[in-house]
Amino acid sequence: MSRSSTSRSAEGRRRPPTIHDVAREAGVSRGTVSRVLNGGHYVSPAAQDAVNAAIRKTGYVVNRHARSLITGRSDSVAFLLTEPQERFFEDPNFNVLLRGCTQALADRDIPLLLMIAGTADERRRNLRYIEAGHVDGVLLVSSHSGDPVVTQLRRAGVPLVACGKPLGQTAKVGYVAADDRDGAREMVRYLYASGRRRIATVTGPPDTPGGVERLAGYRETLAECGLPADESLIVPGDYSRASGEAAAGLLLERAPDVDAVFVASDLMAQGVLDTLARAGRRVPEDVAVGGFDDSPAAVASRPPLTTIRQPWDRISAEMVRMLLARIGGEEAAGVILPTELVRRESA
Amino acid sequence: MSRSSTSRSAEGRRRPPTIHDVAREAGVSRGTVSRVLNGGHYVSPAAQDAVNAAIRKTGYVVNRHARSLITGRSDSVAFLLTEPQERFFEDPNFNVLLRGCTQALADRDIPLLLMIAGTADERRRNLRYIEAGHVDGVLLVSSHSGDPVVTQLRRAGVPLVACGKPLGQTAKVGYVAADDRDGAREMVRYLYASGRRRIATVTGPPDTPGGVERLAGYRETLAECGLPADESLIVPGDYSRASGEAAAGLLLERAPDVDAVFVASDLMAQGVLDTLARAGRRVPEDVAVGGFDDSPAAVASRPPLTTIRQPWDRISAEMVRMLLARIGGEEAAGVILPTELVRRESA
DNA sequence: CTGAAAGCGCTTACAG
DNA sequence: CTGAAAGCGCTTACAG
Repeated sequence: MSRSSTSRSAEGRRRPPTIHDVAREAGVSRGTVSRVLNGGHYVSPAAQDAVNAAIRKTGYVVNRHARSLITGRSDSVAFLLTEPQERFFEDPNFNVLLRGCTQALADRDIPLLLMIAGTADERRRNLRYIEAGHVDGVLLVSSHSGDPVVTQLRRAGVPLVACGKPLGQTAKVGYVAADDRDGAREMVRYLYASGRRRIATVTGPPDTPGGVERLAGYRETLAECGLPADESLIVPGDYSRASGEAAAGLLLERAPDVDAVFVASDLMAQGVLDTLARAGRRVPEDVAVGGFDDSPAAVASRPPLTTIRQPWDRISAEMVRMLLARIGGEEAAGVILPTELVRRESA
Repeated sequence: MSRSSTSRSAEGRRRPPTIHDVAREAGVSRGTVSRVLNGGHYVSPAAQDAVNAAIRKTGYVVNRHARSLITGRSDSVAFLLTEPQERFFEDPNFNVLLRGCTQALADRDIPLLLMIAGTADERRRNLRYIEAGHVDGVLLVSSHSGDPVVTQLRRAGVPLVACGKPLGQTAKVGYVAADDRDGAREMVRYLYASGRRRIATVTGPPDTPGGVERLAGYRETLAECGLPADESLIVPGDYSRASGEAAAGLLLERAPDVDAVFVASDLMAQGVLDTLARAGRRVPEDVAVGGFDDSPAAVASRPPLTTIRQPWDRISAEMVRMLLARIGGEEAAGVILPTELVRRESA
């Protein structure tokens, strides 16, 4: 226990022990130490033990810079949020995703670098950093179609996994997404089963997967249920609460007899609830409201929202797993994860 | 324009240009290239230009690992969220802070590593990483008193700046905080000025600066206004919405004549609003409600909250500035930033 | 102002 | 299974 625990003074930082200190302590060469550090192949059990003991004794931690310099890997990963998705930062879902990725990576001892590319300048800077090889791969949050970042990253050959299906360029880009279409179907089926017959929808932007897929699920299910397709029941939103409020206003004008609305996000559903309350419609008695996401907003709204749960924990875990696989040379793939209906009071 | 733009194939990643390639291109030694890279001291204008041109032409980007290996700096910074503050992750304030820090660092080309120390195991891992010198400093979110991470980081001599005053160990720890006490004072003064005389408060936990400072501000102002100190008007909460709901219930029992309540967070204020609505009290007519934070919840709640705005943008900018100064050798300091009353409808 | 050289702490063939 | 040695891409005194 001579100089174990800490190798720093109370004042400042000392020079940490190197592989050389460990080798001396263990009575072996630096090569041997390195070998046990990297999997312990071709090392005798005796040497193993000696080295491990020496590592504990000296408090040795590998210098990642030196390692990276020679391996060419950085053993770190970027979490990149691109412009169109920037407001996602205010979305509670984002936190769950970010935290999930951080922890899944931490389990493998891989640091996560957070990058925000809100402006063109920031985008340039981040791309430069990434393309310089400072990270081994990137977890991308950017589902809008035609995002230039996706194209550039792909061209640069950087391993890449997107959250949500990258519209139009699914070919070479790995992605993990919730089953938007099926989630929408389940919700609409549920509304129908509870007796609703004038079921409207507030959609997401048409250049997002959630915008198109959830609408598609809505349309299909209506048809399956034998309900007429009525375009006046379809109102566009942009995922914001304000757009939900406005959409509901429009809806009430165009179709006063509406008795249910499937809203493509919880945030918008809150806006719908606001408008409905102001119009004196009771929820769910007069109008049932179904959301999407199962974000904190679903619990926070009054009444609490019946909604479709996105499996964020699984999504983040899967994104990390897939990115690591891609870094290891595996081909891109798309993973679609099932959603789940969560019943609360709004429908 | 021979091999400018990209130096990678469409297939994978090529070996990026090194300082050696730049030197050859510019017709100078590697030492000279390095000098212009590091500030351009002792370099002739001619050499400057030649090197800069060569950098552009080759698309050279410095290999940070090689640089760090020799300088001993990592040129990166950790953003560490520790256990007691973990739920802060669900707090919208957190996003603003994290984003602000990320961008302030990005402006200086310093990557931010996100770390979450929710469990003891995670804490150990993160500390190990940090103490190994893999980051130059840490931005810490952990305001609960007696956080072991603070002590360990301090002992390890790692430059450190906390968000919020670290109770009990302000000595050697730099921190940036909003002026909680003054914010509380302003709110209570405002409630008093609008004619309220039975002003209650829902507090934060007593081991957080927001818990103690905001309560202190409340008490002081009441005294100054000549209002009697009535302990039944003080109800504890834990910053959660649910605790706000419960606190308001208790309050209504103990002091049915309450006509205003200063709530130490917007989230709790939402809970207070819920209970008040259920009890049939009109806000602000019967009871005025003041929050704290000016988080998105303040706008989202019905009615929108009159609250105290925390200057998160300034807080994050200041945290980064101070951390960089500390890394540069400057002494620790505490910075208190002023808050601002935001009037909306609840008071 | 500039080049040659040492060295940061590792990993990895290459011989044994 | 193990050691000696080369080399990853930089920075920084040290001589000129």
